[in-house]
Order: sequence, then C-alpha cells, then structure tokens
Amino acid sequence: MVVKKRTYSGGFHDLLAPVIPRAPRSLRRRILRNKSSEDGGICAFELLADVADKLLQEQESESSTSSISSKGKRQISIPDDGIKNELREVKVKPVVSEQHILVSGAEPTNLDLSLKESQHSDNDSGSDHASIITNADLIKKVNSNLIMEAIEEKSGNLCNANYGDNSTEIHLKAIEEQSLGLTSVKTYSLKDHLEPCVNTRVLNKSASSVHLSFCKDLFHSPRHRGNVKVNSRDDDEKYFRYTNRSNTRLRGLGSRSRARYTRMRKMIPSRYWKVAQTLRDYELPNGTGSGAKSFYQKRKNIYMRERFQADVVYKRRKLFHQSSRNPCIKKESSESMPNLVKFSIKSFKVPELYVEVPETATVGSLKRSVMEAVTAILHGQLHVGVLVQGKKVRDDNRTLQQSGISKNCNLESLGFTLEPSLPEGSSLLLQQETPSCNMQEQLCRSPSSLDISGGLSNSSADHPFPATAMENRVETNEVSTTFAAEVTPLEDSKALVLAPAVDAEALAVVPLSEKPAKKFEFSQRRTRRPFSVSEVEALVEAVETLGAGRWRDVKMRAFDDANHRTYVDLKDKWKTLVHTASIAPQQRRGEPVPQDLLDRVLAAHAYWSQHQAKQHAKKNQKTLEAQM
DNA sequence: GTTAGGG
DNA sequence: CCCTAAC
Repeated sequence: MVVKKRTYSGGFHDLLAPVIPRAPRSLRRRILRNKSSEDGGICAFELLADVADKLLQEQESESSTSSISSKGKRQISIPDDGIKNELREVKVKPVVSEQHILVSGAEPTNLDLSLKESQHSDNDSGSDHASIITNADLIKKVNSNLIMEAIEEKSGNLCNANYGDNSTEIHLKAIEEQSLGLTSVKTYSLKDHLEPCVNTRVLNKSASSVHLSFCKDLFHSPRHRGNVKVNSRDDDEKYFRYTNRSNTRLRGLGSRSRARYTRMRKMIPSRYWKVAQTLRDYELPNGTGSGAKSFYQKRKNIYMRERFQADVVYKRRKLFHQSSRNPCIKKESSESMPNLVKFSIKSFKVPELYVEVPETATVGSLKRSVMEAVTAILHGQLHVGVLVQGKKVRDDNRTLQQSGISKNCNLESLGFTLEPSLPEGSSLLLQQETPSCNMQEQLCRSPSSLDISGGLSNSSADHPFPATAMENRVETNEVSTTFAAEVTPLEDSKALVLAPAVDAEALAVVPLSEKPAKKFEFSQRRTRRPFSVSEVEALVEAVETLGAGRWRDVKMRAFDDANHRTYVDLKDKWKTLVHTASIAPQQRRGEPVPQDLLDRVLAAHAYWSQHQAKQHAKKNQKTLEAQM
C-alpha cells in the first residue's frame, strides 16, 4: 500500500492546492491549474507537493503496472512496502543546502518536530544523500521529464528555463527508518544533472499536521547561482522572484496566503523582513519620494547598479544576489549562499539637539520644541551613511565585503547615519566633530538627546552585534550632521516612527554659537589598510620631489584619489618607512618593501633633513640678524 | 586646515 | 592609526 492521502493542517489551507483526496488525475490537474492561474504564479511548495503527488501516484499505479506505461508516460515504480502512509513532510532542498526554511502553520511543537526530524535524518546538507538513505530498496534512474511535467503544470515555462534539460534524472529510494518511530520513510530524490536536486520526502507519522521545509536555494543552487537571481518587488507578498538566466522570466512566488507570507518571512531573516515592513509602514518624511514606496520602486534597478541604497532594506536585499560578481565571495559561494550580513537598525538617535525652554514652560511645550527641532532636521532630504569601523564608506560601489562588512566581523563597528541636508542658515547647530566620545557618553551628556526610534527591539540572542554608529573624524568634506543609527538585534523592531510635525509655537531651538558643539560622531579606529608597495613607491617619489613635511602636497600629488589616505597617514607612513629602512631586514614586518625603495627613503630622508636643517639655520640666522 | 611628533 | 599641540 502506499500513500493514500495527505493531511495538511495549520495554515496551509490556501497554500496547498493538492490537498485533496485521490481524484482522477485530470481533475486534479484542473484544480491545480486553476489554483495556479489564480495566483498568477506558483509556489515552490505547491510545485513540490505536486511532484510528490505525482511520484506517489506513480508509486500507486506501480502496484499493478510496470514502470513505463504504454502511453509513454513516465512512471516510476517503487516497491510496495505495505505501509499506510500519510504525507508528513515534503522536503525540497538542493543537493547542497545551506539552510532550511521551515514553514509551518502549525504549532511550534510541530515545528520543532519537523526540525528534529530534519536534523536526525537529514545529514545530507552536503551533496551526499547516501547518508540518509541507508536502506535503499530501489534506485532507479529514469531519464525522464517527470519532474518537469509536474513542475510545468504549475509554472509553465519557468521550469523549462531552469530544468529544461532532458537529462533530468530521477532517483527513487525507499527506506525503513525505525529509529525515528516512523513506519516508513520514503525518500524520493529527484535530481537533475545540473543540480539542484529536489528531494521529496514522505514521512509517516501519526500526527496530523504537515511540515514543510524547503531550502531557499530551491532554484538557486551554487552551481546556478550566477544565473539565478532573487529579485524583489514592490509587493511584499510577492517578495521574491526567481529569474532564469536570461533574467527575462520572473516568477512570482506568492499568493496572498498567510502560509506563503509566512514562508517568505522565513526565507528572509526576520529582522530584515521586519525592517522592510517597518519601512513600509512608516514612511520616512525625507522628501525623496515619500518614503518607503519610493524605495521599493527604486528597487527596480536592483540589478542595474551595484550600489548601496540609503535604505537598509534595499541594501540587505541586495545581499541576496551579490554572489558571483565579487570574487571574494566565490570561495564561499562554491558551497553555499554568500553570507548574509544582517542589519537591524534599532533606532536613530539625535544627540545634542539643543533646546531651550523657560522653566515655566509646560512639558507639552517642551515636547513640541523637541519635536520641532527634530522635524526641522528631518525635514530636508535625508541621506544615509554607512560607517564601518568608524569610517564612512563613501564608495557606494564597494561591496559589503570590500567595505569590511561581513557576517563574522566588524558588525559591532557598523553604523548608519542619517545625514540631513540642513537648510542654509539653519539655526540648528548640531554637534561638530569630536573624536573620542562614544555614544553612551554622548547620550548621557545630552539630556536633550532624542531617541526617535520608537524602537521596540526585543533582542534576540542570536544576533551578536549591537552596534553603535560611529564616524571617523577626518576626511569629511560634507557638512556632516549625522545621526547615529544604533544597529541592534531585533525581533520586533519598528525601525522608525516619526511623529508628524506639531504646531509651530514651539520654543526656539538655540543656536549654540557659544559652545563649540561636538559632532556626535564617535571615533573608532579605522580599519588598518597597509600600504602596498606601489603606494610606498608613490609616496617615496612624492617625498623625493616635494620634501618631507609638505604632506598636503604629497597627498595631492600622489594620493589625491586615495580618500582613505590622509596626509597625516602619509606623514605617518613616511615615518615608519624611515624607521623600517633603518632597521635590520629581519626585524621588518608586513609586506616587504623592496630594498631599493627603502634606500630611496633613507636618501630622501637624509636629503630633506639636511634641507630642513639648512632652512632652520637660515631662519635662525635671520632672526638673529633681526634681533641685532 | 596643516604640520609635527608622541602614543 | 590615533591624538593633539602648535601653527
């Protein structure tokens, strides 16, 4: 006997089209089609459920027939194990899976169960399924389009694009797995030559709920990564699109079903989702197109430009498809998705807004004053800055990795800033530059600091990076009125809640001419960027001609384009070069500087030292003469 | 803003 | 690289 029915429960009611008792194939097909057209797209789960369904059907018919029907229909036979099965889990995953997204409309316990089962039986996160298929009764390769057929039912041409290879190969395996308390575990591994593999598993257990887990890599195997992209859309519920390699066919994955919604949320790390939601719900009054909607619209160009956008959502979504373009990531992408860097902006803070109110003012008027100060700042166009290790990342074209933003490091030093374009002559004086004041200090020192976050962050322990925005002190050409963004773990963060402007009766915001306001940027050491040999050479050349001491000129001459090299840096480097050149080669560290360069360093150093000495002598001479 | 020098 | 005095 074989699987007679599937029992779905818990929120998949509108997701699972095939949740129907056995019916004539034609009928079920019609149902599926209707469902499909209604949604205007397919969902991976439906698709796979259908694949499983087909397999089961084939299995069923196999009990009386042989493998290939006379009609040429592809059938797959598996031995009748005599077990009554209920479909318990349909698992879809690529051969190389990075992560499962568990979707369950059922209770957490069921979810846990599903997880356990996955952990127990799915040691196949690598490319080897043998580990879980210990007792293969049957392995059958069918050069077949069976899976294609099932998929095509739901997706039309899309899967042709992805799986349109007739070499699709199907392995069927059935096993007994008593240790799980399962009467039977059948594993159907549908694997095409290109991978990913679709592994449809039918578990038998007494519970009535169904757990679905599938990998977000369904159509996104490492080997295909360069060709398959995850797109995003304006509609959250059709949040992702998978595109084929020509990027012309897009498949909306969604329907309005809660389950899909849930699944999408699972596919997206929660904090991003929530930020996305938040940004959608709370529009930013930034004047750049009325907030979130415009952000989403901008995303149309998501593949056109490798650049970071000012909204976190956009930025983090882009992470999903940064895989193949950056060679630095390749090492990882050969195994899995690129690491996702998780951002969560808990709050934006505006420290040191100075508001003056008379003692007799009411609290309400104080609130209004503060609000006006804030809205005055936020009124103009906002820009978002990204700070890494306190250094503002100015090059929007750099990848996160190149900018030192990675999953495993630096996140504690990551920050976002809001940079309003203050109107000319604004009376608002925000802090000016002051290194070495951290946010805590700053906030403590600033009774009028505003937390405009409304951030409701239930910290979840799995995010190790409560980060504080910081900004470096130097190299700021812009008028830098920045607000730090506190990047924190989040679960239920409402990123930005901005109250509307209130009446203009508010009290004056005091221009702080008397107090050299401190920029609220928080100094953090820049990332170390050792000088390359070519940089050293450029430096040496410049110093040879200009002399040691004219560092600004040296900068302009040789490092004008290197924003990360200040003239102070050049001066420091020269200092270390002189030192390096004067010590034994064995004592030198770092990338070896060619000896000839070091020789030139010493020569130039000697020359300009002497020159300087001469200058000093002249100067002293002159002063002496003047005194006489 | 630059320079110089200690940390 | 940072910090900062001194210009």
